Amino acid sequence: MAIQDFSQSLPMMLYRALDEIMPKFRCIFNEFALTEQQWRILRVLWEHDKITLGRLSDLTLIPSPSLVGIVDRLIKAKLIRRERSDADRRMIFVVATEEGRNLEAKVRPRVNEIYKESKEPFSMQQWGQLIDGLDQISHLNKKTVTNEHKE
Amino acid sequence: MAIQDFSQSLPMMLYRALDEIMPKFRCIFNEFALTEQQWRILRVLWEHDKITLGRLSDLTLIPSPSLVGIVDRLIKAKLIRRERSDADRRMIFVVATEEGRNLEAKVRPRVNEIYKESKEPFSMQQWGQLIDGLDQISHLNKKTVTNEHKE
DNA sequence: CTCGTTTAGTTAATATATTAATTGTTTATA
DNA sequence: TATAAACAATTAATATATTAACTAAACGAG
Repeated sequence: MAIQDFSQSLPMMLYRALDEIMPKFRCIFNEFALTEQQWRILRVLWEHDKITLGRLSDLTLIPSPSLVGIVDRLIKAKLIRRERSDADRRMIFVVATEEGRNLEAKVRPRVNEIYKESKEPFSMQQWGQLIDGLDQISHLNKKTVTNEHKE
Repeated sequence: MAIQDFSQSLPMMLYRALDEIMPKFRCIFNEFALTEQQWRILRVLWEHDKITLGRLSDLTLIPSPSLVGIVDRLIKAKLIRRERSDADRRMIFVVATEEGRNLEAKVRPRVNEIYKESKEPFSMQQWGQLIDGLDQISHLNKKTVTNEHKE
């Protein structure tokens, strides 16, 4: 065990984990002509009738400059639409179209299957420890806020 | 807590963890005019005098098509060079130049600092569990699985 | 009200990811 | 040994990430 083994570094461990599980998801997305990022946006819109680009960027982890083009392509696919806010004309809401909303019933069950598969080999305790560890990393610089998140 | 909360899904947890820690690293890379991927390649070359593009792709998790351009730019920066194999002329070795090798002493200490910082808030046991969990995900389809996958 | 500042979103330039197809070599096999 | 298959690297086309600069609208102190 080297003092600093590159392949055992936290970033590479995280990247490797994603490298293992994401292709399974992308395989499903491709069946529906969706990219991973497009799916993330739809996934959020299925839980939010209306959401600003800024908040969408936060929730999907898609950087704002990327979001512009991805939203454009989702609009071209008739899955979402833009809606400028009247209260604050700087803000732009994004809304799923009927067609975009209909995708949920087709895609989510397939995706949930992969979630389940990934989780299966873990004991409930192992899984909890993993999630807690990841969550702790995600909040390294934040405060220990108990984020009340109701909708 | 919904049955399937998007923000608590494994992929998003992994992405969020990376989103938290990687900017700190990139900040250092930028000081040395390196991109994250360029650093990964150098990091591997500091441990391997000579390595084929295929193996470099495996170790850095950089897909082959991306590797071509990234290696080009590292060559333009005079940090590495290509070397075609005589034994098998399909293969190309990549080697660090003197200048590329000299970067190690400057960059690695800075990077190791961030590694240490990220690790600090964890107990040794917590950290071990996190690494084990990530490692298990990275090998979901590999060994130990009954899933014979042949085509 | 006005001017400087912040904010939400966008544009621009470059680098990388994804998927499929392609080139040149090697290997296996009939 | 000829030839199809396998292989390493590359090219091509499109999508996304990163960083900086920019626009327009809203805000706040004077």
